[in-house]
Amino acid sequence: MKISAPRGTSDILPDQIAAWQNIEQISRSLFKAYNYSEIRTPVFEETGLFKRSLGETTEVVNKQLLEVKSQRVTNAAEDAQFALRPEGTAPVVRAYNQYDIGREAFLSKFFYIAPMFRGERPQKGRLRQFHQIGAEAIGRGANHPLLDAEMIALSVSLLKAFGVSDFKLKINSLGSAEDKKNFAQWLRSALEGKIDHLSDECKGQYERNVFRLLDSKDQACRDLIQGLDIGTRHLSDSGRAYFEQVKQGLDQLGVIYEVSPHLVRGLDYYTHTVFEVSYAGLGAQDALGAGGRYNGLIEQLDGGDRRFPEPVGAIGFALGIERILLALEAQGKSVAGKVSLDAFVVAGKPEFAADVFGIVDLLRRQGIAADMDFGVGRPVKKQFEQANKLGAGIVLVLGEEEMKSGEVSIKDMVTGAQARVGKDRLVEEIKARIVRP
RNA sequence: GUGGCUGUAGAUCAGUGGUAGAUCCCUUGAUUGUGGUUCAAGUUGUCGCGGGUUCAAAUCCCGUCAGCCACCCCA
Repeated sequence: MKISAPRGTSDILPDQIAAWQNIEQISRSLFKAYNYSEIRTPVFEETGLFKRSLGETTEVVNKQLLEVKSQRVTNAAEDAQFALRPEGTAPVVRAYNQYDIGREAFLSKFFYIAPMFRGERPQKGRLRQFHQIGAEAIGRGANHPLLDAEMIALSVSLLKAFGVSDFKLKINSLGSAEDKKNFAQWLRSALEGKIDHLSDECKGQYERNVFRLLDSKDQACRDLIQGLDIGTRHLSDSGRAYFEQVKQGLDQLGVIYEVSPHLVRGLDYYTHTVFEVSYAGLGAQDALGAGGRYNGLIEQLDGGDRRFPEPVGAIGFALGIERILLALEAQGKSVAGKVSLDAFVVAGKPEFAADVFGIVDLLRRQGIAADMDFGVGRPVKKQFEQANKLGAGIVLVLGEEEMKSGEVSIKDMVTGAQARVGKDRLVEEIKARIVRP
């Protein structure tokens, strides 16, 4: 029985890797420009971390955590429950607290490019193992509304740098934790008595997380919410002023956005600014990325810090790499490309294999991407076919005549031109002919 | 977790009860030191898996797994 990759996972094969490396490379250089440093956290964490941060009632924690079962529980300490991380923020905050990074650093800016795991039913743009590019800014120095603007601008800049166009940025403010609580209360009472004729799903949302009703796709539910005319009524004066400054920051940077009072997030920890970037051509899973502020999370995860006058603030976002690639594909901008080889060395006779091996090694030491045919005693023709398949720009031939004269034949595979060169001048002759894109 | 559609060669797909096919890829040859084009020949396979109906199943039925799409949720 053939074993295939687990449900909802996919292999990234060598012919697809160029697009991924391109995305990663662009990300790293842009993060550097914005002064974000890479952080790598474990692929699994104690389940409690996600329950406490994302919220016990959220879908992600309730139904989508992939738990890790240890076969060897040797003591009580190892009896903890583990889960593959469903998102990147909670682990980063955990590390931030664990090493008391905030003691030294006024503001810490992290980024990660890493796989995430959720036990969902796969569909377009939704996998069980998927990859996120994320950024988090945490610290006493993370309370300025201009940082919100920077975060949003950074996520937009990344997408543009990847070549994605026609995406839509929506922003909203949920207000402070207190604003959120008040708003939830207000929403509940405003909807009380009116939810009886709604669908079971809407009722469920009303119970679990009223905010979800705001971006419901259910028409009856939409109508009901529309009728409430929410606007910014849920925000306190200070919350509203903060949001205004975020918008001004975005205006200053020329970032185009749409304020959407109905934009909410599925994770409990968000406060104040939330945003989402979507691309309509992706189908049902149209979010390329999303993020927001999560000021209370550090303390909530026991990072309670009374040593400094300023509270610890935090904001972050994550982009889905697979979805970015889908968007690029939809726009006809996917990066193809294969690993190209500079030179392939052919043995005219099987007994020259060792000499060929030596030439290949010599070239590699000079930084020339070189290879040879490792088939046993294959005819020259087959070796050339191999060279062609590998996309070698140059083929070197070491045959009987070359062996006698101490030369090597060098053939340009594009023009077909061939010449003999002394071994001492081989490297410079090759370097002169290498054409790299 | 719910629903719809699909599963046949490495890939894309045809085949609706009677001995498994096409194209591309791949292999070999035309070319006894030279690829990419062309021409000729050849191999593709538990018909996703398990069970049932039938003289006979890729085809019909049931189950299961996987993929796709949507709901839900989200990146």
